[in-house]
This record gives sequence, structure tokens and C-alpha cells, in this order.
Amino acid sequence: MPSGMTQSPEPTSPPATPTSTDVARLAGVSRATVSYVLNAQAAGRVSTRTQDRVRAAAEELGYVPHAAARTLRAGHSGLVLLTTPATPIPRIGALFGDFLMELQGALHQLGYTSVWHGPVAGAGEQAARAWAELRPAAVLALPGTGLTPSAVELLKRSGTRAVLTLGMQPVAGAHALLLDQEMLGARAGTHLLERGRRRIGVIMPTESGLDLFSVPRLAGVRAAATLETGTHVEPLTLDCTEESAAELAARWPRLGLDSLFAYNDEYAMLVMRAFQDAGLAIPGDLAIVGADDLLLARLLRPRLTSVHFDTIPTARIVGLVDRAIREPETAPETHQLTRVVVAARDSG
Amino acid sequence: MPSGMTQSPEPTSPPATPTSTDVARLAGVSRATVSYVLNAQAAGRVSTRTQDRVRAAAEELGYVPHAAARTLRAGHSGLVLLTTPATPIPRIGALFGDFLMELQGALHQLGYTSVWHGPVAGAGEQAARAWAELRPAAVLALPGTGLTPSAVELLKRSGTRAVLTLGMQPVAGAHALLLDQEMLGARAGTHLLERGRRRIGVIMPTESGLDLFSVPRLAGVRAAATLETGTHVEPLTLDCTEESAAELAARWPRLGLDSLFAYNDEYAMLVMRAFQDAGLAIPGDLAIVGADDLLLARLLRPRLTSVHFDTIPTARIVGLVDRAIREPETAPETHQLTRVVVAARDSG
DNA sequence: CCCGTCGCATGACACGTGTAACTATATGTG
DNA sequence: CACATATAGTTACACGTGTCATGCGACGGG
Repeated sequence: MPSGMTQSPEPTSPPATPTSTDVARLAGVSRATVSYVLNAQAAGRVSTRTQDRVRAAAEELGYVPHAAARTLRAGHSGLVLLTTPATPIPRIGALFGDFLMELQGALHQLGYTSVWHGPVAGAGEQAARAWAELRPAAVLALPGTGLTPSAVELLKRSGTRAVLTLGMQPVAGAHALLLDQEMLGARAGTHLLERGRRRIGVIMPTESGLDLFSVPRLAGVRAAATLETGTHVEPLTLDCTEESAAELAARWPRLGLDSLFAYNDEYAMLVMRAFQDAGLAIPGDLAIVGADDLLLARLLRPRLTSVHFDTIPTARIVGLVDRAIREPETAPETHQLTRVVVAARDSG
Repeated sequence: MPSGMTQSPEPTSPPATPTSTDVARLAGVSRATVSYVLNAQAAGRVSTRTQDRVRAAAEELGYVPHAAARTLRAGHSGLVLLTTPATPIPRIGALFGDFLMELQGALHQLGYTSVWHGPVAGAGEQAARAWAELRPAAVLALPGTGLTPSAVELLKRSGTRAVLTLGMQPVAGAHALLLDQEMLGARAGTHLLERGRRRIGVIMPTESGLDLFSVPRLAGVRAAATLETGTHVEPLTLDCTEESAAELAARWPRLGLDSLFAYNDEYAMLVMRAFQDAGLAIPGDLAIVGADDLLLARLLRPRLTSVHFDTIPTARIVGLVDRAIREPETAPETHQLTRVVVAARDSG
């Protein structure tokens, strides 16, 4: 007993974490009364004087209820789990980070404790096992989480009331919140075609995890191109380095392209710099379109045309989460979260 | 019972989440045996044949242990809690995000479940209460969390074995992992002074939460300036907008300064653009130094001089966390996490 | 005086798990 | 044969909480 106090008069002095039993003893009531009072179920059951005594005792002891015990008794926890992608992680843009923060705040206001689970070893069902141990009320799988139908099944069997995915395509059994990357690519393609460009290069980053986004974006550009005759779409892999960008710039004349969809604004900046250093004119020799519409886009010269998602409607999401938790039997729903708009500027 | 199946032959058919009791029944053994087997405590206690039977039964039922029950019984959870800043959040840079991801991975390998707790309503002791409910093994408070000594006290009283802060200054009772922002500012100042600059402007962003970083950085520049005679340091508040930057550029000639520490690379880009649009030469009319040393810095023209932290030593941190959990009685330690280096380029 | 009612508080159980203590059956050992 | 010893399990309890059913005293109506 490494207590700091030298003289402890009571022989039984465990400075352990106080439980509701300790509160009850100090207040001179039963544990049941404490529970009723502290959970605001005391109306008409406990006299106000007793309520005050209980609250004072809890305060004095610094009582904090034990979430595990409460969860065990209740059969469910108020936890909403956000999962981390198994792959090293697609770089989470500033917009997406803000969105997550807002989402968590809204969930908190509804009484849920939202928690972002760290990365786990396995994928699919094995990862789901780790999440299921916490018996969360809901699991919201972020894009890049390898959520399989069998993982959804496992989660539901262990009592998870709602499983939702935030991502590009639905997963069987789970509610789907869709981020339509294909539409984003389509808008970029349409924009370039409307400006008379016909041979579009599309940057495909090699960064692990980003293919989740880049592949459907490319598909979107292709889809847009089929609506116009005499078009060509060329995927161009690119490392996130100056060297790779310079190499692309050197190779550009031989490619016979007239425009570029650069995956996002940061990659757009990278290649734009390389092209300019190589003596190519923008938008004269080639048009460039980015994505995300960061402040960055307006700071470049020429100013960068960029396509981005409208702000994600947090309220609708937490509404769905709440409803899904309350009525777990409702059939999985699919929601398109975003509308895509192009901010046209000088680069193409 | 809103079950979809119409005919349920067994009268007692709770498709509820299976417990270890169910596994025991299916395997034809006692619950204790199941526990021993599934926790790898079966050596010399349970025959291999029985072990196989138990594991098969668990697999068949899709058994997932109940973390709450386990926590309750064990008296502690293997949770390591990362806290979210109460303030809207200092924009988490890409570097810091990568660091957190790496940290969580390393903790996972040591058997801890790391979890990033969402934002909570109150601050200080009230927030600590919310964290304490989960009875985490350790709490790692990220920069911007308003962790007070009394909050540390409360956490420890409710059984948290280790409380650590990642931030600018130590908190009484908690281990401190220091990110020396002041040194970062000092290096920036020294660099400019060495190049003959004497009148240094320092960008102070108005974004909420960033003052946590900007104030000590300013102090660092000031400290460096006192080592040289005839110097002047001028703080300059700036919104993260083009207008604010343009306004600063217009005002610049009247300020009588010859150099600028721009808080970080992104702000540096913002003001550099405004200065160039206003016809000022860099580094001729003024030198600019950024921070973080992003790829961005090498893409700007002139290339941006930037000061940044060496990579944060994840291994040392998880080592400390692990040790602090195992030996909670060890006195709080203070660790400087980072060394600061200047990447000198063309902007100043 | 008895019975129903109301206000206030309590006893007791269940949630699912880990583990110390114990039992029962075989295996040597003197 | 008696006795230690290993093997293969089981029984029983504790962790901290929420809540149903119950108890107890007082009050009012018949």
C-alpha cells in the first residue's frame, strides 16, 4: 500500500476508485436509491432531501460510474464506433477531418459516445471481431475499412444495432452513406469536354489507399467521355514526388493529350509546377482540373479550376444513425450524401 | 419478436449474442474450461482434444467475448484513450495525423486497444469524468485538450494507471511529452538573424486553437532576437483568407520589416502569394520562413525555407506508455520529443 | 379497528467474464 | 496397499450497475 498518508486511522482504507456502494454508505441510503437519484429516475421515488444528500456524497467522493458495469447490466453500450481503414490510410483531407469532428459533436449531443477505434491487425471478419468486443450501439465504417458482408453479419450477431458504411459502394446488410466519387470524376470530365478538350489525362496516385478514390474518379471521367465523340481518356500513374511529376512533364508532349484531371488540388499543384518548369503553358498547352477546392486552388497561378463536394449534411447522418439504433429492424437504406459542383477558374 | 423466420421449431430460440456459456454447452464442458482455453491458459489444464472441441464450438457460434464483462471482472480495460481537444480543433497537419496512426498501430501491437474519444461537452474535470467512465488503462491527452491537474487527479482516482500529455507544457501529475514549439520559433528567428535580417514579422493566425502553437513560436522568435542587438519582433495577426493576406501586403511597406516567420508552410504560401501580387520581391524585399517542411515548400517559387520537427519517435512514446501502465507509481517524467531543424531554401 | 393507498426506501437478482480452490480419476512410488 | 502426484475438469465467487418486486410507516375512509 504505497499511500502517501502516514497515519490511516481506519484499518480498512482502500483508496480504490469509489463505487456507488461507497456513495450509498456515505449518504446513509441504499445503493438502489443512489442509482435512482444519479440516473434521474427519482421523481416520486426519493425525497428531495435524500436526493441532495446522495448528490453531495457522490460529489465528495468524486464518484464516476463504471461504464463497463453499466454496459454489462444494460446489455448495450452507447458507443458509436468509427473504424480506421486497414490500409495505411488514405490521407484524410482537411474537409473530411472537419466533417468527422462535426459528426462526433452531433452524436455527443444525442447522448452517444463516439469513439474512433485505432487500427487493428486483421481485415474483414477479424477486424469486426475486435470492434464487436466493445458491443457498440453502432459501427460507422469509414472509407477504406474493408467491411465485408460477413463482418456486418458478425457485428449484428453480437448485438450491434446499426452498421453503416461511409464510402463509395454499399455493403450488404449495412446502411450506406455514399460519397459519389464517380460523379466527381464525371463532373470534371464534363467540364473539360465543354471547354473543347477531347484527350484527357487522369492522374492516378500510387499512394496506398488512394485507389479507393482514384479508380471511381477515373471511371467517372470515362463515363462522361462516352457521351462525346472523338474523346480519349488516359490514366497516368504518379508518385507524390517532384521527380515523378517532372518525369510526367517531360513525357507529356509524346502523350498527345490536351487536358488533365489531377485527382485533387495538391496533386494539381505538384504537376502544375512541373509543367510550368518544363515550359508548358496552362491552360494554353493543357487544361488542368483539381478537386477539393482548397484555398490552395485560388492561390495558384493560373488559378486552379477545382471540383468538390458540397458540405456533407451532418444532421442527416446523425439522424439516420439515431434512427437505425432505435429501430434496428429497418431495412438497410442507401443515401447519396453529396452534390458535386465545379468551381471554374483559369487553369482549364 | 419481429423475427423474419416464420416457423421456429425450438420454443427457446433466442438468437441473442452467444456467450461463453453457450460455447460451453455446445462443447459439452464447463464455462471455466472455455475461459481457460480461449485465453490460452489451458497448458496442463485441459487436454488438447477438449481444447479443439471448445475452439470449434466458439467458431461455430461466432462467439465474441464481451469486453465490458471482461473489464469489469479484470478491474481494468486495455483501452488507451486519445482525447480530442475541447476547442474546435487545431488543424491536424498531415504529419501529425501520420504520427497518430503510427502510434495507434504500435500500441495495438503491444496488446492495447487505442481509441480516439470524440469531443465532449465540458472542459477540464467534466471532460475527465467522461473519459474516466471507460476506465482506460491510459489517457493520452492531445495538444489542445484542456487537461487540468484536478482532471489528472480525477482520472487517477478512477483507476487510470497512466496519464500523459502531448503538448507544449507539462501538467502536474501527468507524464509530459513535449513538443517544443518555442524551440521551433527560436530556430526560425536564428536563421533569419544569421542572414542579416533584424526586423522580423511573425504571423499569428486567428484560427481558433492555433494560438496554442503560435504563441510559443512567437516567444521563441523573441528569445532568439534578444541574443542579437538592434532587433525587432512584430506579431501580425492574420485570418486564413486571401483578403486578410492582401491587406497585410498593402500594409507591409509602412511596417518597416525585412522578414517574416509565417507560422507554417500553408500560411507562408498564402502571404507569399499576396506579397508577390503586390509586387514585392522575395527574398529581396523580405525573407519568408515557413514551418512543417511540406512538399508544398519545395513547389513554391522561390522555394520556401521551412523549419520542422524531426519525425516523432513513436517507439519511445509507446515504450513510456507501456511502462507507465505497468508501473503506475513511477514519478511523472518529462520528455522532449523532437529536434528541430531548418531546411534552408531560397525564400530567406 | 381494518383496509386500501401513498410516499419513500430497500433487498435481491441478473448481466458475462476470469480465476482460485476444489474434486475426481489415473499414474507412479515406497 | 497406502500415499504422493500429475491430469482434466468443475464449482463458486467477485467485479459494479440498473431495476423489479417488496417492505414499512403513516394517513384517510369506512
